[in-house]
Amino acid sequence: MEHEPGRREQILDAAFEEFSDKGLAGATIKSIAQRAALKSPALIYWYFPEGKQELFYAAAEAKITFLGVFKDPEPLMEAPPELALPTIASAYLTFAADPTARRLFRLLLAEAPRHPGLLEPVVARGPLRVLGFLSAYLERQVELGRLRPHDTRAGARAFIGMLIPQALSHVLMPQLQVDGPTDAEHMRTAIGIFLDGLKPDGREAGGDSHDSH
Amino acid sequence: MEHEPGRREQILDAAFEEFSDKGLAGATIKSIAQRAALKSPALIYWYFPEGKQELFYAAAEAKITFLGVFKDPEPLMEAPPELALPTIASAYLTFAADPTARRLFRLLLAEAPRHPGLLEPVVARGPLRVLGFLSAYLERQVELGRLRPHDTRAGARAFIGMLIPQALSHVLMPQLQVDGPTDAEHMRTAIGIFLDGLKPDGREAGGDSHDSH
DNA sequence: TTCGCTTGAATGATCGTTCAATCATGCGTA
DNA sequence: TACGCATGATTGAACGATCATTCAAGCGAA
Repeated sequence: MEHEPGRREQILDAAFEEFSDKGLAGATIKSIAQRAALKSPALIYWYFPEGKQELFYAAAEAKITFLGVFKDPEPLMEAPPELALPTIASAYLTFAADPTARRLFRLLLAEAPRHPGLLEPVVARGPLRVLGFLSAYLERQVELGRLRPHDTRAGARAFIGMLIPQALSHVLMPQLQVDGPTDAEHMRTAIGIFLDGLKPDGREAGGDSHDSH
Repeated sequence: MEHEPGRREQILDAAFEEFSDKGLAGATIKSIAQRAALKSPALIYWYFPEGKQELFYAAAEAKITFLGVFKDPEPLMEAPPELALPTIASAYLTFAADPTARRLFRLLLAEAPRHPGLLEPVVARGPLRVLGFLSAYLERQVELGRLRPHDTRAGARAFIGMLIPQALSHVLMPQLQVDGPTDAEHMRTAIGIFLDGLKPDGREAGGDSHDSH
């Protein structure tokens, strides 16, 4: 009944690495079998009888659910922005530096034109949840008078966005890192701008922090 | 028969669309020939005798150079941030919405593990130039006393970054658009935060706008 | 005819997948 | 205990399909 628990996950891991390296079309069953140290590609069909595409889905979904578990950020809800925002930013940059997360995201992005359904749960569990929490947090801080009123959906996107070039810099494009700030430097400057820009006492620049369409 | 003057570019365009849809490994010479309305895949080898991979490079580089021409932003150098930043942001969002640019970027990102050399010139001519100009612009505005002193490299990245989730929202992940702000709303809020955060008169929150490592 | 261009057919390689045979292991039974 | 055997797991070989690429022949125009 229960065989050695490693075989299936061994194949899934090898498949994910091959797929994330070469894409669904570029990776071959043979190369996956070799990376999994199998003596024959046929063995893959014992564990995944439905073939290559289903193996691709299984490998991707395994990593999706594995990366889908986020710590509950509720305890941060009442923390002042000077404390909460660096915590969120640091957690975000740490996550964005995870090699598996990067591989998964790039893979799903590359296959998105042919398999749009795979990207959806990742977006829903990842960016959408983060932005949703951050927006609620900003709203709460506005209530508490610690931040000036503003469109917190846009504020949440702006805050996360400020970190993206930095996350990409030492992850996707090493050229961006040349002559660029370190993570700590960038975080300090970005958070400083964001906090100063949302200080409750200062008068606003645009005059309208509410959308009025 | 007089061959249309566009034969070569016709193949290059079809190849780019096929490659950006299916990737280098997923696209086939036959499918490219069909998309280019050729009666035989063999004709591709008359114009690109070195085969599929060279056709891929040629198609990618053609789009890279085509998209590589940016208007000279020098005239903006002395404009006040209240004017220049919306202009830059609007231009950035417009460019990010261009379907060809998105296809090209996604293609190069997908093939980056095996062809890292292709991504370099894009990064150099695109993000690196934009960030370089924006950093210089912020530096100039600090000189003029219109912005408070800060790490302008981080400031440039933060500003461009603030727009990225919005650019991605209606481009890569339609889910992000649900219940999200419009481009204009997001731009107004983000630029407002950025300008307020760098106002020269207001006192700073963190106290250190200079990195001190 | 000559030359640039086009085409259908063919070639060899590689791919995903199937299949029959074999090994490993535990279990019921004598 | 010893034996036979069912079942899960593994393997090498093979099949058909599809791929990139080549080639020889055909086409129109100078």
